[in-house]
Amino acid sequence: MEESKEISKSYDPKINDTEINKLWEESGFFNSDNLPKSHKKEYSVILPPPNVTGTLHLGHALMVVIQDILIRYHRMKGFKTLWLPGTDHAATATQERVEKDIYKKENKTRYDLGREELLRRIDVFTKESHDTIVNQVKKMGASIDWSREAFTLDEKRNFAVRTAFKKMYDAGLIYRGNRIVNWDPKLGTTISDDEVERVEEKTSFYYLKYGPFTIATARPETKFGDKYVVMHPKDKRYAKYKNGEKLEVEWINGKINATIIKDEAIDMSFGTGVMTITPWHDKIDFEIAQRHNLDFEQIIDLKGKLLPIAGEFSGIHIKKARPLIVEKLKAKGLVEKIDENYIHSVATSERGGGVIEPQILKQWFVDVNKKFKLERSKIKGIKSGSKTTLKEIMEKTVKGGQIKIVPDRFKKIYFHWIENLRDWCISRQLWYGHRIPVWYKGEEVYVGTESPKGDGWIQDEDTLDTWFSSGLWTFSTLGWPEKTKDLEFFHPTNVLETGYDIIFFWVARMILMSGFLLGDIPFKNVYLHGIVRDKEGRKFSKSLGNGIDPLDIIEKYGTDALRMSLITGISPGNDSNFSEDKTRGYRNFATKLWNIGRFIKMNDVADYDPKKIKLSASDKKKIKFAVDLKNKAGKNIGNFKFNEAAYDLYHYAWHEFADKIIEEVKPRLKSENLKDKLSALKMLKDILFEVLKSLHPFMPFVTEAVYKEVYNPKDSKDLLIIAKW
RNA sequence: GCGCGCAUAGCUCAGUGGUAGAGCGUUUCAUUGACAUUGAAAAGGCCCCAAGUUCAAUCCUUGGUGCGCGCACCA
Repeated sequence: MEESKEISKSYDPKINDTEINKLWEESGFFNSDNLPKSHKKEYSVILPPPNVTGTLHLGHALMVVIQDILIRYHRMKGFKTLWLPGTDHAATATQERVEKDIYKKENKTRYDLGREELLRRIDVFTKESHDTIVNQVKKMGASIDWSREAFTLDEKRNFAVRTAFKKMYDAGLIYRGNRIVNWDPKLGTTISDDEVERVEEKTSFYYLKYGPFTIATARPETKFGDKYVVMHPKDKRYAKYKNGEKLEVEWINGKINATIIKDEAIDMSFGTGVMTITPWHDKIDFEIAQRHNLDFEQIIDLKGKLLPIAGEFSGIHIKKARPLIVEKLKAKGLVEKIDENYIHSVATSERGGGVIEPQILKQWFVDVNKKFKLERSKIKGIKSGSKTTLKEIMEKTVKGGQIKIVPDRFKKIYFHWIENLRDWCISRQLWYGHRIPVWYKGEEVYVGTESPKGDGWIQDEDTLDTWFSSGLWTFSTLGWPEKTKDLEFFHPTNVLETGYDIIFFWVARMILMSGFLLGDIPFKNVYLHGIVRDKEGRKFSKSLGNGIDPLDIIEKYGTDALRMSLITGISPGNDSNFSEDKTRGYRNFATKLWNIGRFIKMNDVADYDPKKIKLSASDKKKIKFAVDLKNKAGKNIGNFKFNEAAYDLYHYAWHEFADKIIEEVKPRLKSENLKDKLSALKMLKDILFEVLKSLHPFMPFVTEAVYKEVYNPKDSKDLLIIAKW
């Protein structure tokens, strides 16, 4: 009883969490190389690298918790566990963020600063951001191997990117060409199809007279160069017009020589069934123009201003130009009617929020449909040396079940995306990121991992889409293209755990890259978690000001409580709402666990040999129940049913072990009969051990602390973190 | 247009082919003897609607309603 006075009545995470974290770090067990030799079989998870654009939010916290649960469980199960951390340079987001800051503070743009200076400023920013993130991840109790930390833009990863680019180029999968791309005038770069977000907008829809026809448009400002008028070949209304027929029409800036084009892309029932086309600024028009070998004329420049083709409107921004043009059309009597309530969706940039202007630009692309020979394949359904496509790799790996997706329904969404997939535009007109490893000298083009020898070579100005480097993440982090031991042992990784919102951006691209470069899958399982929202179910956002720093919650309730409140009551792929009430509830549970330990320690007896104590059948049965429950929880963790596992353990620990078993056994603990007392004690300690082990993946701090208090391990390496499950 | 998800206690959400669960909230009582960050109990649910399958449906099937989301199209 003397000792017990030293234990406080409640678990204090502020002191204990820090102390426990130190014990773990000193043990070295986060690094699989330091685990006991009995840990043989590999189990690997690579942390989805958070963007170095700021701090982590609760969504990141959930991600870290789930992965830590998997890692801690498998470590205790005797696996050689690797959890490899890193951060993502997130080119677009990061550059935008820093540019904004500079503009706010100094009223300067990136062009004022120059490439070198901007990159220097970004480096300063990302270092700071990186340190914040690492600190946050550590506070979450992540048992992560910091000795292997990577950055998507560090030297090793840059080499991997250059190598990947070169290999894909040599295989003919990367090409450069003039294609219609999504141009973001605000960010000053192209973006991929996946980064475009459609926003519905009410706008005016103009019916304009175009010679004998009426055409309809929502964007009169693009119509200057429209010299082709297109209709469906089977449209009886326009049967008298022949494909290729020419006619003169009065248009915005005077007479224009129009050509009739017949194409099946036209929807006869939409509008008047006739349209004029703007091949430079519209994907469909571009395709029609390609089919009929028509001229392409640029109308709008990269800043959104009209070009000389617009005559008197030249140099005016399209936003300002539209009403002026409509005025002129009205004056000329070319406006037939205006539908004021037309709803159409405007393409905007998911990142910058600006309106996307399609443009024809010379860019680099990854060809997803081109056949190539896959030399060495471990992909089921694609034989070594056979011809395949990137699309096929992405499809077969999942369809054949080699990669499992939890929850299952995301498979459909994934396949649907693949079906609609076009070539991936990978070049960006940003300065921050992996510079494209291509050099030019006159007409000569050199693609290589290093710059070419000789004078006069100029490297491509553009950088690569961030997801190009992220796509390599599962193996670039393990040393690829070098043949490292880590790569051989830990790849493919066991689980990719991430949010469902980046299944296309990232999950699909990793499968693509790994398939092409390694002929293998990047991971065996994909677990997708939902978005963590606020108490009211709103997304966390800066504009709403509802952001929550996980560190503030940890400060108030402790890490274990935060972890439990994030993981309970959720199901895979579904969004969840976060409330502090829940966290408070689990803080109470941490205290409960602490007090269970405290109670047992208070009743502990020194100098007795637990091996000599015989237990009654009913006591044994109680212990067995705890063991069985632990195994059930383990199975649930293995099947990604974290909530179920946590719920069972919570309920058992509190409402069975504490409320019933301990209450019932109290008289025996007070008994004069030493045998009675010791057998009760042994049973409690045996059950507690099971409870601590099974709850450790969820609540690592308090369980480790109680273990230390109650079982008095003599060896500093005797920690619950590697206790045998 | 194609596809997906959700609908369960006052609120936020888990879950299951057979008497329905958690957190918070509400009511009553008890205890300062591990824990008031406690214990015991209670109130509160046509588990969205309809039909079907089944001995049995909140769960499976079909249809409907409401909400949310993804993709495509939008001249």
